[in-house]
Amino acid sequence: MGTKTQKKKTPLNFYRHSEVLQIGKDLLGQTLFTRFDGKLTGGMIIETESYMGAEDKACHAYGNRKTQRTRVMFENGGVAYVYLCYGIHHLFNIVTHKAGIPHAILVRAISPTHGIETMLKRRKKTKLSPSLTNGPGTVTQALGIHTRHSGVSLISDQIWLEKGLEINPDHILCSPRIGVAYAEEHALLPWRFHLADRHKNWFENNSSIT
DNA sequence: TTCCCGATTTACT
DNA sequence: GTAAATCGGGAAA
Repeated sequence: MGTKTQKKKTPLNFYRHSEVLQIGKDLLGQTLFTRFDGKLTGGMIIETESYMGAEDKACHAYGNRKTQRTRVMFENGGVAYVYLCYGIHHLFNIVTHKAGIPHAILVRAISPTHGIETMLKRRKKTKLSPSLTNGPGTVTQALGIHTRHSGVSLISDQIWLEKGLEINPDHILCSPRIGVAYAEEHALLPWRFHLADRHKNWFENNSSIT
């Protein structure tokens, strides 16, 4: 199964041969897919945050802190890192760089494109609105991603990416990351990336974003 | 083993 | 706008 999407999957070298800030931007416009229980869901990535491993105080792997939870960040790029936040929310990250370098990128928002009925059901909603997938916790709930998926390969048939829109760099906004005030001098680094005029295009024809 | 607290969301007022 | 909900990770003991 999946022969049609198979060849379109974003390849592992995409995650391993660029720098985490660049990949954070390059993820914008790509489509993130999941297929659980035969249900395909997906959406275009419109907001990310990069976490630069050992040197980044906001990163779980700061100082090469290696625990059962962060272990997956040290794997070769192209796997999922999913952890629980505030005891409630499962947050999905993409591990990048080579094995031993714990870089990762948090996916903060997507614009729903595939399996919207399924996502509405998972979110216990009846109507399409921005809140379906406009935050890191809502994205994972809509896509069915759980901490049990931490470590899953991004060329698997469960979670993967596909190339989407080419984004004009002028349309990428950079700002400080959310909720990392504790990271001291690293708290204000502009490592959050999102598409300009995203609200205008949220559920509309995405081709107008380029 | 205990304790503190957070890459947040939602439901209120 | 403000606050409650909720629980696993990590550090200390």
